[in-house]
Amino acid sequence: MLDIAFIRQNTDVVRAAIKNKRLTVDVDELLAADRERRETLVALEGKRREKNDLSARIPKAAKEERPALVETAKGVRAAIEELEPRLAEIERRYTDLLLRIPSVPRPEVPIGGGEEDNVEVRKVGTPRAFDFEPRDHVALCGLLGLVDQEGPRKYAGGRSYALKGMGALLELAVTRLAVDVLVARGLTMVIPPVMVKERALVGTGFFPTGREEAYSIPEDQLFLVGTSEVPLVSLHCDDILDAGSMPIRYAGISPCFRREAGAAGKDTKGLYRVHQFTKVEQVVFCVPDEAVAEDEHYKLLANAEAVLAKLEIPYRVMLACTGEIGIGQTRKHEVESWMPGREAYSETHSCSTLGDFQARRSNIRLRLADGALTFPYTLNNTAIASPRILIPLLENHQNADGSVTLPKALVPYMNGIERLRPA
RNA sequence: GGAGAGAUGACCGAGUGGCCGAAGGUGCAUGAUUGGAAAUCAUGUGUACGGGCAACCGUACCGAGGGUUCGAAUCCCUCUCUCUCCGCCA
Repeated sequence: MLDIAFIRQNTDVVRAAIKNKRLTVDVDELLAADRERRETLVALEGKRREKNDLSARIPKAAKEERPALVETAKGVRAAIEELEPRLAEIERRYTDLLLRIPSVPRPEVPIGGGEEDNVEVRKVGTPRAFDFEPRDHVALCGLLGLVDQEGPRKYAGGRSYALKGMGALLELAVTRLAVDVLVARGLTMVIPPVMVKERALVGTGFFPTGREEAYSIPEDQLFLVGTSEVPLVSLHCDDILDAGSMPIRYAGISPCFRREAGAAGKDTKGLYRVHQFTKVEQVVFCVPDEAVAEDEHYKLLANAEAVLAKLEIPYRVMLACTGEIGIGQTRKHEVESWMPGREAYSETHSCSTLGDFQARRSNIRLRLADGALTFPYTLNNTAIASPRILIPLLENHQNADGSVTLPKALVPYMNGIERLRPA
């Protein structure tokens, strides 16, 4: 959410952000609602003041004057009762529009519409030249007995799967490896709730735009989170954080649930796009200073790269263009891991700065040393998401016989197993 | 799921219809005192929104929402959350 005062004073900047992010909300409609809201508020507050004045005079007034004052007060109350629902209606409209206004991308973010406009920042590692025909992860999983997709499809539907045997152990291993990297780098581990109230999703910017991506539990008015970013940021909702506590760096691990509403028919094979996965996520709160936030952003990126380095997976880092970054993000890097089966780099990590967008929505405030209140900045990045990460892991480390040699760093997490072999 | 108790400012806690944005205490800040500190004393100490160039003014907020009333922290209703006991349970 942006400060309404900022929107009033920088309407053109906001308009450009909406256009560049390929969104459709109407700023002029918002500004009109804002004007109407303030006019109605002034009128209502004037009436309330009259009411308060009269109520204060009545007990002091002479007995014979009271009935007249009470009658006047009744009239004022009627006026208030007429204005209140009108204001409530205007505010509903106003708030809904305000929640759809995106944050303004940083100047370095390239303007563009789709993936093709993302800018490559660097490539790390070299895709292996195979001297045999490499298998894709679906074939490898079959050969190694890592996944059951047939069974779950019957009782859980499409995009479901069950990790089995070494596949299940592999997920535990890579997530634990990522956790250890983050803990060694000073992040505080959190295992958060994954069923949350609507306010957490509104607060983190996933609602109302993007509502169709979330699974809901209507009976209890709860939603399943698509990332632990949601509960991790919400951990501090309504809090006033102390400047001395900045930055706060969390590492969360959780199952993540996504409906993949707009992706029907896309990536239906294998483990690339699934409804449920496990993710180790990093979330940072820092002081609202662009230089500090930038520094934290690159630290988060470096953490993710450290995980990929341990897994010996080649990757490239992309700076996402305006059309590819979310409503609240002011800057996003994607890390794309090399997937031989696709013969392409594909997204495995997403590193974002959101400015005070989430803090405003979640009512997370920061008390500065001089006593002033502001909103902290929030950032987040994937550390590892499984099973998607298993795709490059298996495909890059496969051998001609269908076996997979595990990267050294992973071996201790697999209880000394160095190689997965076909049954 | 059943029975009961509760929710007030940074914290503790008083307040059962107007004099309550809210006593008192703690904490915190500033000043006095001191060689310095402690102790003591004095003063101050919420947030949001709106109006105003500003000083400042107004409105709202005592878990949330609704109702009664000229007037609600105080009365009524609904809900949420916390705690205790019972049941169930990984």
